[in-house]
Amino acid sequence: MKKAVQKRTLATRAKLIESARKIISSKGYGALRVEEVVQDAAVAKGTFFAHFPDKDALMEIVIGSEIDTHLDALERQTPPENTDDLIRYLQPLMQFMTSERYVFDVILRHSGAAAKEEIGPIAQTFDRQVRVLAQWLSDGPYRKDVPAMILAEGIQAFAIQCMALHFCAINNELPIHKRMKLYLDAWLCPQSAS
Amino acid sequence: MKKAVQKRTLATRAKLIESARKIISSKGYGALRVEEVVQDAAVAKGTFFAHFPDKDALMEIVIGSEIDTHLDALERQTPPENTDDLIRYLQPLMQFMTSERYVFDVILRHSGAAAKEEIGPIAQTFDRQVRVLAQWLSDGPYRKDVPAMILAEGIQAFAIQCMALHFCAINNELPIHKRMKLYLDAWLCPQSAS
DNA sequence: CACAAATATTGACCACGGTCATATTTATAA
DNA sequence: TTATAAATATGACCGTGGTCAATATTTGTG
Repeated sequence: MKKAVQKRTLATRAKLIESARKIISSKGYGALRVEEVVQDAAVAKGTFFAHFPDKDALMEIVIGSEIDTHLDALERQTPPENTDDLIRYLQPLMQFMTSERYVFDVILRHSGAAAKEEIGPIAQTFDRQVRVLAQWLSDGPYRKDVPAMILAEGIQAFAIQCMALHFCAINNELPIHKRMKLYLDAWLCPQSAS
Repeated sequence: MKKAVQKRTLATRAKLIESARKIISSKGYGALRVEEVVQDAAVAKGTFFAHFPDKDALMEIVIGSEIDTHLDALERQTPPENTDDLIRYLQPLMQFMTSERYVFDVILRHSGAAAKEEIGPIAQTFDRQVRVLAQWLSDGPYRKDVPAMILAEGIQAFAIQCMALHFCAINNELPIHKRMKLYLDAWLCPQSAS
């Protein structure tokens, strides 16, 4: 019946995220331990789980905000004039996503909103990326027989495919951007009808 | 210095896999506990990890063999004459892959050979699926401006995209096969050049 | 200001995957 | 058969994510 969120709550939460960022920047995402986060933030372990349903939820926030930073930069770009530009634009984001196996796993697990009601931070970035891409595609020199949204979703699918294969023993001799070029030329600029 | 594998080894391993299958069939993949497997197989916990590097390795075997069974069936089919047929053919496999969130996660994690040297059972099925699809595509009424292998890899990418979105809160109003139809028509049968 | 309800924090505890030094079994050679 | 070395199996133990009843703090209200 009273007002809800105390400022103590926000402070604790911010402290936890800050500690997490600190640890990640020195040891990497995969090495983060909840125990270490709460120790650095000087709170009890239970407090962590009062603020985040699980460790992944914290990861979603940190990784999601990193992806958002990349999307901010992408939105400031002029639309790519061809697939080479497009791939070059996307490269920093894809590089981050594949910077650690653990990061890619977290992203994959949550790209589909994690089967939960509420859409999570990473799923939101996927949504946003599709919109950015669709915007670009709608007036570039690309096929027009398919809605831009579908094309954008396809780019995302191919990007994930390329990144997954990058982690694959048999397939990683072909660098991500080369494979991406193959797919996107075929997807965005088909040369002939069936 | 002597001969290597004892038959006891094979027996124990088979017992473990059998117990796992039994538990999975009654409780599902996600509910499987290593503890319960070793209990059912009447061996110590350490024995489990002497036979499999981790729990995922066992899951790869069980899930991989299930996928292989589906691929066996697919190989016996006549090549699909259009995308509708293709989607219908793939449906049972995709249904299995999305039968449990946990199953899909395991498959995703290992579709790219898990960054290890040796290629795992699930990554093998992905490889095999691409070959089956490429075979079909090479003489069907589909675009010829792109190698069949690339087309096949694309189908796989779209299938994963569809399955991931199926688990997504905002996107699961569109059933998998409808979304798949959108993608595959655009991918396999482009209607006009750029 | 006092007090009660809502909210936040605590830390002992649990679940479960995974490890490893030790014990047991198996296969070969003498 | 027995000695012995390699291969297997054992289970106490650990790391780490996650739970929850008890406690402490904040906030609105009389």
